Amino acid sequence: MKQKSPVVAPFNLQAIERPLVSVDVVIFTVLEGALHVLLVKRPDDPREPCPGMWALPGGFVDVEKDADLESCALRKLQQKTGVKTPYLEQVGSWGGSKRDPRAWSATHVYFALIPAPESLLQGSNDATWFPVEGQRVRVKLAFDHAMLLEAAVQRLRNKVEYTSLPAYLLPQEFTLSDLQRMYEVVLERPIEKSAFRTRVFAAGLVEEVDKVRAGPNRPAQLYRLAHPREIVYFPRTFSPRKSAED
Amino acid sequence: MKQKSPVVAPFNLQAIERPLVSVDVVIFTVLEGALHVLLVKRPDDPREPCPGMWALPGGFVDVEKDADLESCALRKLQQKTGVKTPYLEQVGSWGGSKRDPRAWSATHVYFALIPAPESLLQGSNDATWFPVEGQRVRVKLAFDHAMLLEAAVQRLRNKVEYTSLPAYLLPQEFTLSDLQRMYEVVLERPIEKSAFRTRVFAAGLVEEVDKVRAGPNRPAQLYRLAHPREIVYFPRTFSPRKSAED
DNA sequence: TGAATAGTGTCTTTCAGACAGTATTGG
DNA sequence: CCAATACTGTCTGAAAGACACTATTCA
Repeated sequence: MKQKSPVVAPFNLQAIERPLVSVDVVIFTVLEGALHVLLVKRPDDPREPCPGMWALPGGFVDVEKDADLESCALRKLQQKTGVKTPYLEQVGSWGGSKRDPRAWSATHVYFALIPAPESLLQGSNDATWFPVEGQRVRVKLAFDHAMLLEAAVQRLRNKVEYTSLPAYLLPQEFTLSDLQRMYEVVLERPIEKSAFRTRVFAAGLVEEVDKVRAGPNRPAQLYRLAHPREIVYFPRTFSPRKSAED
Repeated sequence: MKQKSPVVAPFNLQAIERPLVSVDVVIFTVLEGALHVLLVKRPDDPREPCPGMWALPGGFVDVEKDADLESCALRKLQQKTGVKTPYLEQVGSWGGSKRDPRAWSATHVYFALIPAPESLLQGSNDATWFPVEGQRVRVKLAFDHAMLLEAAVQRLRNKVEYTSLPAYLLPQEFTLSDLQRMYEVVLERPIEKSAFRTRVFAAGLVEEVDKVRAGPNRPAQLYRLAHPREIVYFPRTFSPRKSAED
């Protein structure tokens, strides 16, 4: 962790200037057939940086409350949504002298997938769902959050190509058509039905629930994740035509 | 970045306790047909944590010197190897109250790939190459560095399955057999020759150099990376038999 | 019966795996 | 010639793409 010169008196930890440390969470869900992300409005106080702008939910690490970065992310998520997320993954960290006018700062970006919420459909005044258009949202974001969001969207899209992640955008029980729709929404392209079903079954991703969903058509078999805690990796991406991107 | 309660006076940034912020670099190379990682010995001073133990090269971010996390990583790398790395990627960050006895700390882990060095073959006293055995090294590492190393090895192995990363373990000019050997060393399994060559050519990974390498056998065509700056993604992993792992 | 969605079957294409075969050098 | 490594060709099999087909409900 530390080696300044061959032999030194112990580093005076009080003497060095410490950066600000924060966590930001990109919370995704699918509403009305489109990928959405939850944003919060920064306070209007002009003494704050980026007053009144939209931003990713997040904030500084609290060394008293937060045992580690991930629990800090879960705390932020709980604050904003009141929901326990079925999936949380670190995207990466961005740190530098320029990204926050107040000080050298490092932020740690996580993304979460949650099923379409009922209560938060029209979020509170300062927390609102925005559709993801391309890799962005229509509003201008505070700090470098547009870049952080872009990285999270890219990671999500990329990983959806070869994993079971979209299942976490659905409630525990879902039909195969539901699941396929989640893939199509995130990837923004249609997927061939029979190939999709073959893959899902071959991977042992789901298990049947002893129920069907009725409708004005043939009822659909309901499934749930066979192993909800572990994400499944498919051996290939969905469209081998164009290569993946990290 | 900040929302404690609906309406507050601006956050007093001096008042909150800031964590320690560091960067650690996992420097990989291939020596004698095996993957190696560079480790440094911590000072023997008993007032330091983990005195005398082996650790990943790294250290605290210097808010004066380091414009951002990546340049901090490059600085650490330069200090230890004197080499400009052809490849550097962030693995992730680990932060918590327990990982450093001195304070709540967050470290940012990068991995670098460099061609087998000539001068550093037997490193200096406090920087030595250790073979990677499985996901670990034989010595016990300081702090949580064993975990960080494990994460880096896993990321490397995983990504080698479907990218051109191993090319950065070679000098600029190499034969296809050289390249294949790098894949085999990192993945610890043989790869089928003709499939390998087909993939490499289909991806447009390399271009011919107007030279051959002679030997006690048929001379081999030399190649270089067609686009050294961008890594290439293959449409499938090398062995579809077992799925990938992140 | 028809609209709508669920689910299956079949043919093609793509590409890795296996493995045998040819090519070109030095000794 | 032989050993050694470079390189190519051919067959097979696994899984995706395309697309047509059947199944089951409600109105």
